[in-house]
Amino acid sequence: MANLNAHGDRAGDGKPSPTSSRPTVHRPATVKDVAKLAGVSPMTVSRTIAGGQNVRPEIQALVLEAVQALGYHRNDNARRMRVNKGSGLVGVAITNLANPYYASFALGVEEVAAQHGVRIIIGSTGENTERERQLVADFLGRQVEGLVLVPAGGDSEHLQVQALGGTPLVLASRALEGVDADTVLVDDTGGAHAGTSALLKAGHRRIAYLGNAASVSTGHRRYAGFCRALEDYGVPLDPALVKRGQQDVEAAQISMTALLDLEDPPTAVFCANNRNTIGALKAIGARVQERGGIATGPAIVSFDDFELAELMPVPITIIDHDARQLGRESATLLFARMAPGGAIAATREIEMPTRLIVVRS
Amino acid sequence: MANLNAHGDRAGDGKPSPTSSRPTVHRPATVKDVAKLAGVSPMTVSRTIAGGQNVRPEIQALVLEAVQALGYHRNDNARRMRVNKGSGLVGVAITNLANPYYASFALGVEEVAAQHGVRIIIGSTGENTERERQLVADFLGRQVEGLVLVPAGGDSEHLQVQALGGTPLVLASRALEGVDADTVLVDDTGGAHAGTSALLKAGHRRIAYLGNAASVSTGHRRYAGFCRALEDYGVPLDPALVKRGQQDVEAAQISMTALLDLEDPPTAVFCANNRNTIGALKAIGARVQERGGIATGPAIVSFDDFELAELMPVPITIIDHDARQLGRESATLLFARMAPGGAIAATREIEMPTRLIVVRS
DNA sequence: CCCATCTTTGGTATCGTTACCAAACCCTAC
DNA sequence: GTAGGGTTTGGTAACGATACCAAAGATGGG
Repeated sequence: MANLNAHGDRAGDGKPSPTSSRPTVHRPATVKDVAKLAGVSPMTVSRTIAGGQNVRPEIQALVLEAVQALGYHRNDNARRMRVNKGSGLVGVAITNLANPYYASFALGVEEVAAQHGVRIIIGSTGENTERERQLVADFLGRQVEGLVLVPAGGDSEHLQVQALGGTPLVLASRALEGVDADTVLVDDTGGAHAGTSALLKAGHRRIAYLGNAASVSTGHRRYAGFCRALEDYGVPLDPALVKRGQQDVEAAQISMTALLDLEDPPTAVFCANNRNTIGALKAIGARVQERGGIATGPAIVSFDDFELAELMPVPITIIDHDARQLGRESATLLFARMAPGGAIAATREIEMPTRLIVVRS
Repeated sequence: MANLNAHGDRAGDGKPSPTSSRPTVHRPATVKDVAKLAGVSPMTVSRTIAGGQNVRPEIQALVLEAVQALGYHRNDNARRMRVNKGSGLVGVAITNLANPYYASFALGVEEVAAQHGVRIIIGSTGENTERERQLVADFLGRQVEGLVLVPAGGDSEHLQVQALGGTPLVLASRALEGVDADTVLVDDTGGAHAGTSALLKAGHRRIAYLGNAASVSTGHRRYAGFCRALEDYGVPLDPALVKRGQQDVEAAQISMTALLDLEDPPTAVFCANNRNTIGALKAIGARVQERGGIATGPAIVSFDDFELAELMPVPITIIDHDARQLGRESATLLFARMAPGGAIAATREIEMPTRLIVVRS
């Protein structure tokens, strides 16, 4: 509407940069640029953007026109710095975004974060402590207001309250010795015990175990629950049926194939997580196809639900828990601690219950 | 080692904040805090953190000790502002992080971003144009150096070069009319045509269609491919067999159940995406269970691969393409444009090929 | 012993934004 | 006409970090 007195020169356009003469590297517009174009002071621009309190409507129009013309967006980093508001970010470090389990988890965190008007910034550690350390450092450098972490395990120097400079931390899914932080776990031991017991009750005596590394707490705890159930039923543990340390589907499939190839193969398999379940099922599927589609194989107990479990050709029991809910709980704990006064309370450890779903037995 | 002359007071501790007397709200340490504690100037701290060029080793030790003591982490936002380096962030806006397809996609973007030392910041639009608009605005405010977006469709004012202030944008998976941006698509039409043709070649004549809304380009293009294949074989389209607009598994399952309940149900179903495939299979699975486990149902063609396809009780053909690769390609295009001089080139549209996998027919 | 050179250190200004203050302006009412 | 109130506007400083410059200290050669 109002026409601009176009001194349309962006600051810095005039002087032919003496250092590097690199071409058009997209420099975002600033309040000053807008102010110059609109013929007002930066403060007036700032006020207009902030809602226009005490700015004459016709001036606002001028400013907004300039904003449009330059494609200006307020630099939120600079703004937050001045206003001394937090960054509006929480860091989420998971092992692998491609694992649907952790993707759901991240979604749960995002949900709660969005409710608090906070954005999440995600990084994958790939189960690597060093990458985790870098990731956390980077997050802290970006002034995240809190951290949600699925710890890779190993050294935990970088997670001490001291090292975090007081930034709240929540550990999810896995516990970590010697780190004083809120933790949200799943009832790994109880769930594993219940799942294994279901197999035993159904009469199985040769039960294999497929799980992740003993070094991470879930691996440890789930294995413990598995063993305790066997003990309860007086069934001896056959070491040949225990495969631990598979991190991905391929490794799990290989381990499972080896189990199927045993002279005396297991009649049931306890899969300690999502990745191992899928791998085991793929191994069974390959066998099914070789044998001309006769749908059969050992019964499966899976720690973690997965899509289409009901369509599997073998009996499946699921130790279910909601990854998304785990994410929500973690985030809730985090925001509680980020709230004024939240830093004082003693750290909490929440254990989420599991639910046994017998898909088919 | 060197002992600190502990005037260990953090700035602002002394004066009892006159405004709000809120308790310990975690204020991160700054260079000044470190400098005071170490008894040196902020510059010396800055230099030490930056690598210690021209700082006496014993002073460095002092500084690092103070850094440890305070849990100091350099404020990267402030730093980047002064150094006039980009934010080291690219924004990724997808429809839903819980969809494994988009999670993989995000992972692909993250991979490439990590190679460039750039972090990604993720948000879900939930297929909602307004949320998309807000998300993009937020990202721009955070000074992202680039945007990767799976557009929700609808109005695209906020995606014009003008509105973005020149921040590079890559559209992924779906095209958008009237937006001048690099786009990475999948060969939707060709893939859908090939998949449908496979069904027709196998003798199917009553083929249903389950897909997402016609308003998004994938929905449009895949449907077009489907229709063209039918035409090629001279098979008339039965409107009763076409269900469009299902966004999630539940909706797809309901639609599929309706199809199964028809007097003259389809002998095959074309599922235009991941969510619809899973929903369709769940519907079939429910039917299978009702009928006492007799594994049978219509043949399925699925646009999008999914885990355990080989274990399904019905014949499955997959129109495969790698979401992660799609993410990688998108990110690669984005970084090309973010590079010096990259803004000049004409926008490109890449179409990734699909691959037909006959799991069982 | 002093000047030249190099290393070490600190002061100042700045990135983009806004809180705060002060000045200019507009009204109304006496 | 002017004092008193409100509204509108711009200047200045500061958030946390560092580029740049200048000063101080160390080193060495004559």
